[in-house]
Amino acid sequence: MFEPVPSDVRFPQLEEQVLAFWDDQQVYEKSLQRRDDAPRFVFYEGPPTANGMPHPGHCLTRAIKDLFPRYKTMRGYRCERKGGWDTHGLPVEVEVCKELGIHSKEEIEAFGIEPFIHKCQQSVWRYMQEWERLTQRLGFWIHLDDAYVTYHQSYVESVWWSLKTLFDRGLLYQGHKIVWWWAQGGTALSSGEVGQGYRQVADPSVYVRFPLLDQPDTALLVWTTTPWTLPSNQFAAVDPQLEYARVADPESNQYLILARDLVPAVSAKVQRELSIVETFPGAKLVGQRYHPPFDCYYQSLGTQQGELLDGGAEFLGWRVLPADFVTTESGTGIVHQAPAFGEVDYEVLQADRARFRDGEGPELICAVGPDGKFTEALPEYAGQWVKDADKPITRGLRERGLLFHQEQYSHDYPFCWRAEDDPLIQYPRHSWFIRTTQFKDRMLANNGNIRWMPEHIRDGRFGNFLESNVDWALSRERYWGTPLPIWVCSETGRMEAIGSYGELLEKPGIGGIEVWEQAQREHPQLPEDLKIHKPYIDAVYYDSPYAAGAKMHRVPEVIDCWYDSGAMPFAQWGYPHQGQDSFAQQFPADFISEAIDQTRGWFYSLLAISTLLFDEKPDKSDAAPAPELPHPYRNCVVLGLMLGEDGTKMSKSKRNYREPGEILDRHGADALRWYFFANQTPWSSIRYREQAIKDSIPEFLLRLWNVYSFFVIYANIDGFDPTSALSVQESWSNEGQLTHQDLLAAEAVRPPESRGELDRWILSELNQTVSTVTQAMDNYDNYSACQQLTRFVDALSNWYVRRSRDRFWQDDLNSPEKQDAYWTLYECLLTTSKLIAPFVPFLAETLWKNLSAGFGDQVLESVHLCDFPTSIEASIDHELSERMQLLREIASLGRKARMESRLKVRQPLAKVEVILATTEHQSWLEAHDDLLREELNVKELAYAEQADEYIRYQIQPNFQRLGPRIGKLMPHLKKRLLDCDGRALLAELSDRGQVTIDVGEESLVLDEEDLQFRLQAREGWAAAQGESCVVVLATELTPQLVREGLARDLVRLVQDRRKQLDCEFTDRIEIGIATESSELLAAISENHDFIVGETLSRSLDTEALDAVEASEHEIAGEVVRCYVRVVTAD
RNA sequence: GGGCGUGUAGCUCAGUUGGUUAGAGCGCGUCGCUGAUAACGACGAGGUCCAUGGUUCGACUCCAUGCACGCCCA
Repeated sequence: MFEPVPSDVRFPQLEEQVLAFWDDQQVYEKSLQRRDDAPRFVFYEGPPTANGMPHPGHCLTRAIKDLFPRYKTMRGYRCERKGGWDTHGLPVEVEVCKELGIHSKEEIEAFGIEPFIHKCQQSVWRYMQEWERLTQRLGFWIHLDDAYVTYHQSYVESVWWSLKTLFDRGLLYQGHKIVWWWAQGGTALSSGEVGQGYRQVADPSVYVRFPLLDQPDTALLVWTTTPWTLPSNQFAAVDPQLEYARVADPESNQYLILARDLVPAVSAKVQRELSIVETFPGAKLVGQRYHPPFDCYYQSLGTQQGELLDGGAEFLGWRVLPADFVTTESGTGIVHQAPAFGEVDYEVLQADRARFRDGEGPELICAVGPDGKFTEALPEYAGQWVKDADKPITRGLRERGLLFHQEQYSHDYPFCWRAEDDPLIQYPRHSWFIRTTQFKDRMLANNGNIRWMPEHIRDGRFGNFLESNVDWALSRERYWGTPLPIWVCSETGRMEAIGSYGELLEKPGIGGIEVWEQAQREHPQLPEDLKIHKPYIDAVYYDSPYAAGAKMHRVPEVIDCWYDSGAMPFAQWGYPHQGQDSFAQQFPADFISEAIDQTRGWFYSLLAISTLLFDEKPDKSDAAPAPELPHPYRNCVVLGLMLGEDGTKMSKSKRNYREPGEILDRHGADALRWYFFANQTPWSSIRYREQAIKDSIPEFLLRLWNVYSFFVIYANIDGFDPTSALSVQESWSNEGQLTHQDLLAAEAVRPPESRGELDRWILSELNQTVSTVTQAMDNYDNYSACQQLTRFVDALSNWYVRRSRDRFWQDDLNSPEKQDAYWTLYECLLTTSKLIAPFVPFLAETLWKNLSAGFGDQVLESVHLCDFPTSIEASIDHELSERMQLLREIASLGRKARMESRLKVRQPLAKVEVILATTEHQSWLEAHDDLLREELNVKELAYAEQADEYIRYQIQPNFQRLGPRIGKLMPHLKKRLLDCDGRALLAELSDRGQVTIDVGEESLVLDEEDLQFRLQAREGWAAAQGESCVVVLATELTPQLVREGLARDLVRLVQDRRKQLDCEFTDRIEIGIATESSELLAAISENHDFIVGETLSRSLDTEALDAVEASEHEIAGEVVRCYVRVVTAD
């Protein structure tokens, strides 16, 4: 006996039971143990942060991350799934600040770094429980208890090791980074914060003359909206491709240079004609020197030169440089460059500096202090807030005759979101960089070997990002992060990097440890991991090896938390201080997946760190050989963005999405998972709609459930028991997975080749599905895998089960046909439960457990311990599939023709004629006459060959085949074929194997494959046409046929009554039909046996039954009273 | 402003090296079925494949330009 299957299935409840079972029996652990010696399939968890609530987007990533590891495990790999948590960084600090009601760094320092860090560490776990619950409820199998945590000491030490490696190889250096700077608060703002503070403001905009050194009567005309940056000018930039003009200014009798296209606009501004003297490409300007508007730096540096890499010499500054960002949208086409105050400008400086030998190039010029005021470098304005200096600077320029024009310019400018009157300025800060640019080509090569899904990420978003690589600005002037492990000599400024805490402790003259020890005494519950964090680590110093008596102190910065996550391939094991074996086995990853926003995030940090650390074989002889490309990940599924119900970005305040927990409680994890996997390619953005999730239940889950429930109902009625027929075989080599082979071992089971066509057909479909699903999943294509599964379940439910019903209803349990039906359906369901296991693990488990329960511990206790099915090639019969498809098409066309002629299926018809495009399958179809006749409810089925009466032949060229051969003749041939007598052409073709057709001048010899035939039903028949056949109905009804139809109506009526009376499926009844209609009475007497048989009746009278309540109906306009009495439960 | 992506049925999405009748599910309509049944099934309507131009015997597909939307960056 199988456990009876509830008809009103509640998937969420079932899932809870399955979860409890997995938990009790440690099924996940067992699934790993079974693959102990198997080849590895390596998966990396991209660590989420648990200081925010998980939302639907996380459900998608977690579902995908579960799907492929489950699949690969069933396919025989060992796939470890180590969890991970991202715990550092600004978002954590911001959360804590919110809680404390503070904002600025000063406020944090006033609160105390030590208690602040304690709060950060606690805050990281705020929503841990929600994350764990969601992960588990979704069926995501991953080791959370063994997860890596980025603030743990072992993790931080791994990161330190990697940074030390980079430092020792000269890849870590100090430089400037241009940041948005809140001068009054003394802090940099993140891009998110800056984005909040944009306001429309009017700023002065000035057109300034930069006179050329070699032609003092000619000046570059330069435009800027920040006059205060002019004293720090270093270059002017032009577009070498753009056309520039030298114009004569009638007012000053001098010449100006600007972009030719902008001459009219600038003329209009000053309301005087600037006449063009000559034009030339911007390239001609490149290298020209000019006199800057302020002398403060020019005085000392203006004539200095530096040595170039190629041996020549070049002036340090005030030259024209080429740039690709110059536009003619506004301004003059010549851009003032103050590298201190613009990121783009700074890149120009760096690019120029790269031409010089080390230490010879131009240094950054900055006349402004961190407080936003001019320094002594510019005595005239020293101490003045830069924005206040705009006016006097402009006035000064005018007085010196350098100002060409001035106006107000309205644009968006960022202000501090904390102090809204404070404009932000771009400002250079000292920062630590990783020299990633040096590895650009290696990173690109590495990227080129990664399999991206979708493919365009490789050369598109990610490839472009790598192409424009800039050195990684690693340091952050913050508090809660991995401390930068660099110690500086107080005397000489020389530095060294430290690779672990142990290494630090061994340093001579070590001191400052007691700060941590003291803290630990005061707060005994402090996790040990905090000792390598600020502020404790900052206190640790040691003797400098560079100067006697000097001390080494740590630099104050922490690092970008993206570096943490990118270091996970080795840091998750604490490598190289420990876990060498694990690292060797688990590197690189076969599979990772995150959403597209990670291209510049985790996808990059992983690739960059791995390329820098592992791509070149390090000098150390004991080091592992450089891994093959790509590393550290081979396949990456890039998920689309998740949108809310209304198609816009999900947002808590708009409430445009349902909480995941709610969805899981209402519809279940399988429904959500199936919705993610089966509804779109993973990379398209998903509208997360509850209705759509709900819809995935009837589309797939419920349909399969109904087949399963059908099977269990009848198996139980009939006492079909696979265990009694199938004693466990010692020869079972696969530990009881109830495979095809295992089932064949049963005595009562006939091999598929002895079973009926329908059975062989569904087994063929099953195995084709196994094969296509496997192929799709090996290609990480869950979408088409799901389509195949849907297709199969549809075939199983709507053709196999439906067409097999009467076999299941047959009385004789031991008839071979009935046994075949049970064994076939049983096998289909078992195999399907394995096939769907990675996708909908709960439903799969439920099916497997009930279907295999009878075997007790002789079969595997969970479907997730089973191997993924392999396709049984012998079961696949492509021809049979094709034939059955044709048969189903004929049935479908028959229904369509009935529909159009308003002849319901219950009304038997005398005859149907089928005209096939080719006779290839005709004899097979004829052999399945009974099936089709029953399906179509007709007495006779005929295949017409000479069917000109019903149809005409339409002939078209085979475009694909003939295209290359006849090219331009194609349209003519098409027309000729449409006009000609198709029937005759067909006849000639089948007689001689080829036909000759004249098209224009040429005559073409065409064979069968060059032409395509289509049938078209002629008007006036109850006919329907499909791709390969036409079906014509004989619509005339004899009185006898009508009465047969009436009999069927009566059967339907009685069945309805049975249902109302709550009959068991097996109950026998007695029937009385009372009616005045002679037609109906005749129908009853003519079809007495049919009615009795269909309704399991003991007797059928045409009068009322005593003591039975009648139900009244109307059939064909006649009143009928129906009496049904239940006699026995047979 | 730049890069990338998207635009196909009322909705959500597929569409495989260009091949002439563009698909699925939902929704809608009509009908059927009633021993899987608070289900199920069949059939149907519904498309200028964003627009324009080009390449080609042939374009949803390739190219160019433009428009709309989204994401990332500035």
